[in-house]
Amino acid sequence: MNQKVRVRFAPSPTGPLHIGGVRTALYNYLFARQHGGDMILRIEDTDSQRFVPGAEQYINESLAWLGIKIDEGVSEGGAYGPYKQSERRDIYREHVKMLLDKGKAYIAFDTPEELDAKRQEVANFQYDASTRLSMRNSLSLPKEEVDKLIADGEKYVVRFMIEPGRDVVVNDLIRGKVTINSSVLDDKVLYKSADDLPTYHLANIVDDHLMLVSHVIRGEEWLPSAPLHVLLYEAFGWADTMPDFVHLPLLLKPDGKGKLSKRDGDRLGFPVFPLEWHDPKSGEISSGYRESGYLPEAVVNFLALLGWNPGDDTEIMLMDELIAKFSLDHCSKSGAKFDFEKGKWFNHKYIQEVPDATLAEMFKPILKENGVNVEDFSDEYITRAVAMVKDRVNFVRDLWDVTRFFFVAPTEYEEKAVKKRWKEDSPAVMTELVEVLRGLEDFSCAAAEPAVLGWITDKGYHMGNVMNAFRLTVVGECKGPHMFDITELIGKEETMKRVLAGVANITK
RNA sequence: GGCCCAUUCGUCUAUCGGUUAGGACGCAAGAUUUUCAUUCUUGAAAGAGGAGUUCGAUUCUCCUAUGGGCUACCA
Repeated sequence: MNQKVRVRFAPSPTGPLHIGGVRTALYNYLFARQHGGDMILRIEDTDSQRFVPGAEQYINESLAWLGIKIDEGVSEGGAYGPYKQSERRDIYREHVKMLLDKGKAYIAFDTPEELDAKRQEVANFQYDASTRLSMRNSLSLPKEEVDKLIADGEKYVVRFMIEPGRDVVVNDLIRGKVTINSSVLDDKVLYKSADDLPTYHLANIVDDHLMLVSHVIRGEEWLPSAPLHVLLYEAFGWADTMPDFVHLPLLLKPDGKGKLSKRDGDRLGFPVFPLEWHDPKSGEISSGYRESGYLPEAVVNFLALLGWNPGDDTEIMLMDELIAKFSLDHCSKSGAKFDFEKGKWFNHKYIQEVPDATLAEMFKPILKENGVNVEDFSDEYITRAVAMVKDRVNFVRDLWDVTRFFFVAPTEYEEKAVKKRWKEDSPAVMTELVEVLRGLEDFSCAAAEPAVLGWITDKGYHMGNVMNAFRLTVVGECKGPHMFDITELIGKEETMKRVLAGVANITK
């Protein structure tokens, strides 16, 4: 297609945006940006039954958090609005009439109950060319009766009249030509008089056409109905400007069978939504990536690589690089199991890139949660603590486990470490150490380390035993960064206090 | 059941007829370290099965199997 690239992300506000939907939005965005095109956000709220308040705002907030910028949409405006389908009723009504006038669609009065009964009665019942004449519609009923039913306010739907026996070809940009025979398609409902709203299929085609969409990039679940969409473009006479189709592989469960669902997150302990979601009806809370401590860059990077690769071994890519490298040619055809272990790794990588001072700011709320009075410590102190240990965490909140001793003196000493490292002579040696420390004028790592190490060597003490006992008193366990970096930060007084406390409190 | 799509290490994937089938996560081992991590090095680990086409198939075709999706007056 030889026109400007215009893509759309078209979620329906029926709940929180699923992570699979986020990936679809991301691919649309990458494609649009790479081609200097437009990204449209269209709200497909044609199902009045399933509308969930707050869902639309959730979608906006999620995309904003991830850095997926919208060019045209409900809040951005644009030349092809409205961008909310419930506000486009006139347009749909007009287009339904076009199809009716052309004889490409017809009116049907069968109630949902009647259809259910029919499906019970006839195995594999399908409303199509072979059955439509036996149903209650404008093809089987006399015109006067149809008019009367409508005049009486009888509820009806408009169905698309599909000609059987035709091979319909959908040209998918990542799968090639997909052929389906029109006989397996049913006469899809296009419009419901009950709520004066179209169904997805009609609204979708009309909007994509009117909004000059050039590429329809959506999930694989739409592939089976793509031939219907092609037929719809033809029926309207828009075949020559029909957009290109791209059906993305689905995100699958990490284990077991099926596509990734909300329940998998709860079950396996990882979020399936970008942001935390409070369900307005059930009150249920679903965790989100943002609240779980993921950085948006990590989520974007991780998601981008689930179903696409740059063609080389590059893995860490920021949005700009993703935009530059993205290509439909390198999208995979098969579904990807959601591997959240790798997601953690991406977050780990991105945490390393965050400036120490910024990381410290992000860490402050976690400190507060753990009862630390942040005012007691300078920004520099927190920053230095964070800098020492950030390479060992995957999430900001993990920082607490590895920095707590910078903020709180140990009150308990890890049993195993005590058993292994606290020797008979440890109390005596540690008492001696306190005196060595007291004699130090310069308590910096550079000065304290050679002094203490020298003392250990001169006395002929066992380096490992002394240092580990020392660490035990200061940290509470045999873990953590370089010992003298710790002591430099917490300072001379605090260090001596802790060693003394250790001597008094550590018992085998 | 019907229709459609897919199938390379446990997972995400590279390979566009000829490769010792590459990388990453995870896993294991080793090195480094006064500790724990990090880091570095190394290792184990894959073409679903069967027919073709071809001098030669992971790569092309078909069949089977398996997985996934769709089959609503939901999107």
